[in-house]
Amino acid sequence: MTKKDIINLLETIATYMELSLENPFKVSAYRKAAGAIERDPRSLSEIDDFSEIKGIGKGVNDVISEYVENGRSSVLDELKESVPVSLIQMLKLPTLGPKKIAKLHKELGVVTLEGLKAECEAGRVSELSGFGKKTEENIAKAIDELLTRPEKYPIEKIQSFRSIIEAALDEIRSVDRYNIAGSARRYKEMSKDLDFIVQTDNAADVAETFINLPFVQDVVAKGERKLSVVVEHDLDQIGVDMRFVTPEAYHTTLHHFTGSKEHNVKMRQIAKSRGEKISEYGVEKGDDLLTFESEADFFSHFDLPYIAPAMRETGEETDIDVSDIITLDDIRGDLHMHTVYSDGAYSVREMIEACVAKGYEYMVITDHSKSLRVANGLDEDRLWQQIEEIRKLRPEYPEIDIYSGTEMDILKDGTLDFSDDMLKELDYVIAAIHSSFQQTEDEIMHRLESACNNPYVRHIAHPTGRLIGGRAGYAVDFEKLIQMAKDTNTVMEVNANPRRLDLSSSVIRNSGLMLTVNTDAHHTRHLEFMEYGTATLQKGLIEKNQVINTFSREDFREWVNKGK
DNA sequence: GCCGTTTTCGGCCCGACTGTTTTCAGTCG
Repeated sequence: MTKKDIINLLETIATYMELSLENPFKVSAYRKAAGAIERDPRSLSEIDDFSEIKGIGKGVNDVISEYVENGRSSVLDELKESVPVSLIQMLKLPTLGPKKIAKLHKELGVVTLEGLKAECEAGRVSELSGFGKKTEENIAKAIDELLTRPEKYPIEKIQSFRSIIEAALDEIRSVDRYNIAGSARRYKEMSKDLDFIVQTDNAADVAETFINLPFVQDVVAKGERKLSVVVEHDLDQIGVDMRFVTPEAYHTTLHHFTGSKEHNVKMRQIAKSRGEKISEYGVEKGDDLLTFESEADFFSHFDLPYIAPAMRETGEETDIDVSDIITLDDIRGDLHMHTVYSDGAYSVREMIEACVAKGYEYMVITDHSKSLRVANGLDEDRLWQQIEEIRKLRPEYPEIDIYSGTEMDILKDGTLDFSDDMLKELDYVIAAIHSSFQQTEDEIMHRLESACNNPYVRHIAHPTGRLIGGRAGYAVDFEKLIQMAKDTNTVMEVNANPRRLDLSSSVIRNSGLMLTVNTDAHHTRHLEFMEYGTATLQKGLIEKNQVINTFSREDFREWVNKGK
């Protein structure tokens, strides 16, 4: 049993209670308890008394104790007696919440999505009080959508939706300014919709123009302050919400709709304790409504430093000192990128110029090694050729330190693709797994251990090999990996490519690891991925001194030369 | 169900939109 099992139990109980029309505050107490356990940095075995955690009292503690002792929960068992499992998936249908679902179940005996759809088609739903013809149609439509449209999209897909919508907003004259909000602004790995804050003095015109754009498939809701539509792009559909605001309310509305919900609840509690009230329109203080010139001013009003959107998740970000958490501005170099020597699209010189243009103080060229044939990996001869080329180019670019490196394969049996004699000629060595992802955890850990133990390997790239919304990654024992990294002075990478974000924020949080964040650029444009990487670090509440590519040019050079 | 230096009872974030309930409940974010 792990903490995750207990969190799942409490959340399941909450959902069943919701459908049993239990007191909403009791439901929320179970959800809060689950959240409190998730945020606690200790593992299950390190927690002796759950009731000491804030948000867990006698009731929830009894439920947990029973579950930990004999692996079951009588509270949940009783709830399951009274509520059919299949009703839970109905909560995902828009316009249906616990009360309406309970009514459908009680009055019509509905237990499955298919059954509910049949009742809609037979016209029996609209005969119930509280339900009309329109509701009946909407439910039937939503069931079809639920069965076809994916529930959430990975961040890379979300960002491509974002850019087509922003391009459209740029062209609408009555839009004065706009900003992405919601989970996309917080750089969540997966999001189900997109939110935008739009400043305009003619909301009706913006809404009308927008809903007539060719990619808008459906209008879900349209009011004076809000527009909700479905947008189609590359055969995928996604919900897009837009809030129309005045200049005065811009930043408080942006803050409100950036969320997360937990962050907002926390901010409102803080306001309340000072006799103030936060809404999307501003901060009510007595009879005054205070508005702000920026989000930073808003936070400052509550004596808080600016909290970057990526950090606004649990609410605890308001309790800790975030002043040393890394920001994009702290990044002084990129240590992982490819050129035409292997599978990159640009030459060494072009990558150098792109890094100079970004204002970097140092960079490492790290093409693939010989075993990675699909990527045209370099053998010793071609690697020497590249080392020579870099040596020749250095004097032309005094503004940046250019290191020669490699992203070397860790082979199937744990041996490394280059000998130590070759590695010692390089300034910087990255090791990574690119093959045999299906191996057992022991085999994978043996490979990672072998790389960490090599005196020349400075960092492990994309340590789990996962792709967000794609493959899960190979079998890594994180506890062991973290210990190995510390014991051998090996740095772990947060790969900034939005398909990877590997290691993830949940792994690095509270890990105490030394980290590096790199774009793994295969194109000059990919150097811009750094924002996703730093957002991932922010989510993990990582301070800048834990990240080697925030070091000054001199400190980084010294760190490279000193060795492990 | 949880919490508390104004509280051991009475709160628990706040507002927009929809549909149908002719004055508001339910849902959503």
